[in-house]
Amino acid sequence: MLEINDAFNSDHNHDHCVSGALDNAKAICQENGQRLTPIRELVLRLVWGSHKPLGAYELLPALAEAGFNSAPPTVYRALDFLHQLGLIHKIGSLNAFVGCSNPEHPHPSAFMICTECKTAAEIETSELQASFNRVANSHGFQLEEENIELLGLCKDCLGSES
Amino acid sequence: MLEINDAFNSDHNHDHCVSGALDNAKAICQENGQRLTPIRELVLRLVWGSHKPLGAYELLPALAEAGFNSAPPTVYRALDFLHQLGLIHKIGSLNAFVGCSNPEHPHPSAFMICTECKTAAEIETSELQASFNRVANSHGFQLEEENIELLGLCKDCLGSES
DNA sequence: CAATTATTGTTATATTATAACAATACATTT
DNA sequence: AAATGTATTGTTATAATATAACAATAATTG
Repeated sequence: MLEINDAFNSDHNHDHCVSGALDNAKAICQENGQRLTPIRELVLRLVWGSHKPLGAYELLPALAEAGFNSAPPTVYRALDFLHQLGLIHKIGSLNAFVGCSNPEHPHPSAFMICTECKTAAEIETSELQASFNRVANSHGFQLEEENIELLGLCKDCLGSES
Repeated sequence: MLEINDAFNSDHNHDHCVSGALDNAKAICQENGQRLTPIRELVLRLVWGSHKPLGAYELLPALAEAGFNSAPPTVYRALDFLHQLGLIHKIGSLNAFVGCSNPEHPHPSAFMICTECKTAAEIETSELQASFNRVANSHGFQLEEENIELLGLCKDCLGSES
């Protein structure tokens, strides 16, 4: 299992994350005959603004600034859209959303989340799938979605403890 | 990885689940010098009323019936208390709580959850811990808590599809 | 262009959770 | 038992998260 983004490396080139995410989004929308409208693109950019999961209500002010309607349904619709296409993940325990690092290959939501700085680094869980499938199969359970959250303290926050 | 309770076996002896949970709770409170007050015991019983995770607000009517105050803080306090002692787990994606099958041995929250009938069966993930620790260690991440949710359809609900 | 569908705007409200402080119950010491 | 301190519960208010329902507009298709 590997980390598949650089979230915990504070000097990574974050513009690269964002532009990559947008390129992915455009391609995936195209493939699926969906439209990446201005609102959806803005929400995707905002979610990708950092590697810290953002709540829906944290996005609303920026939508207002950009001249869009900024009532909750607007942002929830965009978040649902992006989520359905696998472009973002929802972190259940935080009620917050974060960009997906590898949307071209649909995969379960799995993150290491620092409870101090709130950074979420997506991790790759393909080597765990066999175990999950085994337990599911042994109970006749049809596995359809996974939410994996590893909570704790990242290296930086451990280092800066008093 | 194994299932550690009988949640998906609809004819298991559920009274046994509840009485076992209460015995565990009493012992664990004793060990920790905490009190299993009537409200806390009732909330634990209610959460253990089935293997379906229950939201905080679903518990309030029963508290009222039993003659307790039934404002939200009452139930959230009891839930927090039980959660801190490891007697219940919170399912992040459902904002709901479910009994812990094995509270004598503190362990991560890990469930298979049927999206149709809402039953949650706790699973044992000890064989996955090595993988989780490996990825955490490789990033200097101090792992402190886990939320593992496997969502899908249980055997019964698959069988009864049209 | 007309008809249809998808998207967005808007208002209202439902659901989940916590803050803050008062009152009561319990435990400890004397 | 009375006095004190601590833990628990009661109470009111409000914060934070999310959705329902319908109207208006924009995009797409025939």
